[in-house]
Amino acid sequence: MGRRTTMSDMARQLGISKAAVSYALNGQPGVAATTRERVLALAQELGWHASSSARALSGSQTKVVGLVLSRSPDLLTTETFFMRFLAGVESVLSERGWSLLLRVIGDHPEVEIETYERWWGERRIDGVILLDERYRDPRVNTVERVGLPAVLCGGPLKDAAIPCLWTDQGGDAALVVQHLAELGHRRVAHLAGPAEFVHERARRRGVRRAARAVGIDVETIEAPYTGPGAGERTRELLTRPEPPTAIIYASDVTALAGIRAATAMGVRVPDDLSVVSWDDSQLAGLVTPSLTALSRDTPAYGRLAAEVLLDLVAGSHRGRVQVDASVLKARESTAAAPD
Amino acid sequence: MGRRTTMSDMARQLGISKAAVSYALNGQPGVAATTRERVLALAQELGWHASSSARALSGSQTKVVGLVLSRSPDLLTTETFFMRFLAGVESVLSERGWSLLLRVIGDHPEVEIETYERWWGERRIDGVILLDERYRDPRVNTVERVGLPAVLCGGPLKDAAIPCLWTDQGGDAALVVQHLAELGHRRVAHLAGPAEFVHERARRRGVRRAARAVGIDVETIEAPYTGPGAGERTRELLTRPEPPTAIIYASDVTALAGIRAATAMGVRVPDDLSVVSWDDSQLAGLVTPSLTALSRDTPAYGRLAAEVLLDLVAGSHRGRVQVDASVLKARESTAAAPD
DNA sequence: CTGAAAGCGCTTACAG
DNA sequence: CTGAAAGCGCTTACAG
Repeated sequence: MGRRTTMSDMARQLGISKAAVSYALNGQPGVAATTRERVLALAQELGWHASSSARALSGSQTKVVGLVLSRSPDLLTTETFFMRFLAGVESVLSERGWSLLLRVIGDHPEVEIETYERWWGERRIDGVILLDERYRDPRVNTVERVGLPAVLCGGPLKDAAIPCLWTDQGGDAALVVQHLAELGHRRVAHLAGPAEFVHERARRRGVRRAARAVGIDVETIEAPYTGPGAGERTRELLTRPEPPTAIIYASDVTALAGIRAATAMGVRVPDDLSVVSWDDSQLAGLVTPSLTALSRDTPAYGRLAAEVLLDLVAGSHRGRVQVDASVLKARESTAAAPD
Repeated sequence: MGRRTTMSDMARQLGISKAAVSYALNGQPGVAATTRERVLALAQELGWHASSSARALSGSQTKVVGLVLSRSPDLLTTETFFMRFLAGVESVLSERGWSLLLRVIGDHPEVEIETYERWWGERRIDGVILLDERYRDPRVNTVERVGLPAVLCGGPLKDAAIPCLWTDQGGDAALVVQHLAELGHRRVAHLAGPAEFVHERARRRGVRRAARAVGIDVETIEAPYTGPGAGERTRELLTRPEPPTAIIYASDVTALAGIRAATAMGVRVPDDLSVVSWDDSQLAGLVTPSLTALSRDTPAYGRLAAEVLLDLVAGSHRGRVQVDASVLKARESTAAAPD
């Protein structure tokens, strides 16, 4: 393959200085229009690209955004949320010629922080997107301390240290609770995910408030995000003397596990038990019964995260940005409460 | 935040040369053990990391692997295959301190090639993993031409230009066909994915051969990978005068869509129709009826791809590597053929 | 509008 | 075992 073409090669070949080549390629003033064209044509012809290392080293950006997925592999591969979000992030990045540096780790928040410090220390990235806000999340302090531009998918943060994209979990909760109340359900269970996640806390509060508002009873029980865990909790709930007539699950996967557990006990969905998933996906419409679910535009959420981060890197802090509200898609898994 | 610490800063602070610092940090000979320790301790204390740009510019690797996902966003977000594969790739990379540069594009093979050329031209990556081999795949020529180390998930390539990870689709096909034949099925349909994918061609051939071997009839019909497409083809098949008693789907998502279409027509699964998915996932065990599926260790597949690529970058070409065979998980969606 | 030169932060022969 | 120096491929003031 030989040595790769450099800017100096092109300068020599065209009989001009390296600086002129640089100016021409970067659309800077300081070169005649005809010179610029000759440079661009040659670069095109040779398939030349500026070395990102050399460019980054001489002061400019890396044009790379970092993203760490720190959830158990099982969850990551079962929940399509992450890929949908990622696809959204990517669409903005690639439009603008940026790239995504990705790291998939298990459920190890410490490793996540190490990764940010290393990436930033090595000048590999210009910013990061923080997913899954946790209670007393140490990541916010870390990125502030080291000066790494970041946007948090969570909040709203009190002090708006870094821009955040917050979701009105209370409003979403009200949609679900009202739907069930309208169908006549009075005893509802909410199988919430781990309370270490801030969004799960907000959902609990939202559900409690909405239940009070419509005068029904909702009990929240914590369950892991896994299928087996959700099945287990469902069985427990359904063997009670007064079982709930509706259960709210954190995701479509847990909802499916719940339905399977219920069916195995002879409890029919939706005749005996209504089921709602807090996260819609294509899957929800493909299974039988199809799942009533809270639907949001997850790729748009990812796009927004990327935009807010790129704005921050460019110097504009957008503060607290509210994400679009969800919509309830009523499907076959919810029906009128049994008498 | 001030200026970031550099190697020179540390050298000055310790009263030694930059070279000594570099040798110490990189485990090279040429520094006294005590000096080395002092350097390492200081680097640790300051949270110093070598600038990846500077390092890459002075000749060493970038320690980054590129991966482009060029499938429709819908498919990417519905099929968990990609995330499972990715998680496997990542586990190897992060173990060895490498990173993954990811690009998610639509179904645009040309953009994929542009991306490789740009990444490689910009010296952003040391190698790429090529997913989803296509018929007359132009990517193999591209990476060879520009000298970009690459491993192909596909093949086996005749000339072993680049290492490839090939799957014995014929063996997998035999597992499925034999399972159905043993259950007494004689009229089987195979809803194959687009023939532009080499693995789909191999599956068709494998199914045909296996069917001949056990003396049953299998017809292959092409369908897109989407739920609606699979539902449509299923309806067509089931309205024939002599409908199949078993259908083989490309994935669990298409299988679910097929089951839904069949159920809507009053065809019961598995009583009237047996259903097999060519790709297992956690989902398959969560739905009712649970899906009989060909199961492979997809994260292991991703790990292998990463290992073969890193070996290539390190100078060792592993040629054609065979991926572990799949296993058939018989679940509730297949049963004895109706009389 | 153009060219010569310094500098980004490392690595690595090359002398001592 | 250690230090002074060149070089990787760009960008960007600074003179002309």
